[in-house]
Amino acid sequence: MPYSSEHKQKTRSSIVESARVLFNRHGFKDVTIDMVMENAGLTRGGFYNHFNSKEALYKAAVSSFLMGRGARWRADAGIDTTKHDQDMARQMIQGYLSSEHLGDLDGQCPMIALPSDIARSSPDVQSSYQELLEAMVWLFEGNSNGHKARSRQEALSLAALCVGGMVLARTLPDSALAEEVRLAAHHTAFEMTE
Amino acid sequence: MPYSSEHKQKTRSSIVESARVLFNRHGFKDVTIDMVMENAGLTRGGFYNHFNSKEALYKAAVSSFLMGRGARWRADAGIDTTKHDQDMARQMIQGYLSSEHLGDLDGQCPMIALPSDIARSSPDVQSSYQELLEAMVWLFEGNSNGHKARSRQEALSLAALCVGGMVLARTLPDSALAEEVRLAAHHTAFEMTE
DNA sequence: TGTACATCAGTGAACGCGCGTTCACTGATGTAC
DNA sequence: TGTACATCAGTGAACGCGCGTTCACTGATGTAC
Repeated sequence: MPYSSEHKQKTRSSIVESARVLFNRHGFKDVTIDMVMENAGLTRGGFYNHFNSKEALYKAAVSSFLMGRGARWRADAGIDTTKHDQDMARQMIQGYLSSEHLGDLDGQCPMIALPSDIARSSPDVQSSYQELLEAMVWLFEGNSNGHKARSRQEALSLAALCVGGMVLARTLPDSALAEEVRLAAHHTAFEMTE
Repeated sequence: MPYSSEHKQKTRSSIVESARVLFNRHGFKDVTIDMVMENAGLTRGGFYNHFNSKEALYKAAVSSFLMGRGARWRADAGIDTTKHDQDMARQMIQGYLSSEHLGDLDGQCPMIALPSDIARSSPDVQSSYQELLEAMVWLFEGNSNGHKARSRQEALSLAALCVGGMVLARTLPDSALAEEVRLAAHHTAFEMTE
């Protein structure tokens, strides 16, 4: 068979990666197949060698990102380490509510970039979203070593605070106020993990 | 001149109201002019007697809703009343993080329904969004009677917690988990206002 | 009060562009001999 | 090793539907006399 067996996989991955970035920036409807393929260095027609529809691409892009990050968080939470659980949670908060994350339009967490798109999306996209949230909450609960460091209510609220702070900050046109919201959420989240 | 002077105003309002509900439910792109006009009991063609474009309708619908609610909140916060500031904040939290609000797809706060749509929208739509947030924060700060009951950091964090809790809950396909997030945010917000 | 007229809100057919999707093809690559 | 062949990833022109927008019209309403 022509083309190495990995060739198609690689092309597919580059399409998904291209789509992930564009969807994160512009949402589902504003991104065209042409944009995705051009951004991946390919042309329109080839798309349907890899996906049955634009919708299928959306699922692949979003869930790949959500699952990838979720898996990383879960791995972090389960690390057998000398660090205290408190440090894991704080590291998460530090990164999530950082100004770098706020400015990272391509790489930002889809819970921030796409909340309303996903709310209107299909159940399996939403399931990925849920798994990501569960990974975050798992990490906040401090599940390493079999005991819980923090109550579930606190963990869920920390997640809401992180996501809410970033969603608000992202949408505000006044960047000074956006920064204020981000910092306030950051400080409060830190106080909650003391 | 034919038709009473208020007639056109009324029709325009019913178009905006129809659009507000539909946009809240489905976002900007998934709502067609046909849907809006039919929902308002009118037909396609008449639309351009009232608006120059779909975009203009979007601005009118979103900002009317945001400003309306923002004005109400600001009024609430400024009420000269025997109630304590704590009660105002708690009433807000109670309503915002209620299961009624979570289930109200038509009437829900656009900060919950449309965060990513608005983040990608024009500056004046975003300004309305900002004004709504400022009204909410103003109320949480407890600005009545000229003194502040709560720090700005706390007020901003409460807003992030309210919005974040609802955004998460709205998107989760597992309604039990959604309810858990909503309640956790509710309890934590109450603890923060003690 | 009744009738002719002027206005303009509302109608619905039609236009045209954008974009998802299809399709006949091309040409790069691996395999057979 | 070199050459012919088969496969199928990638190409780009074309299709067709949906929807924003336009436009010639209709008919309801207020005004003039």
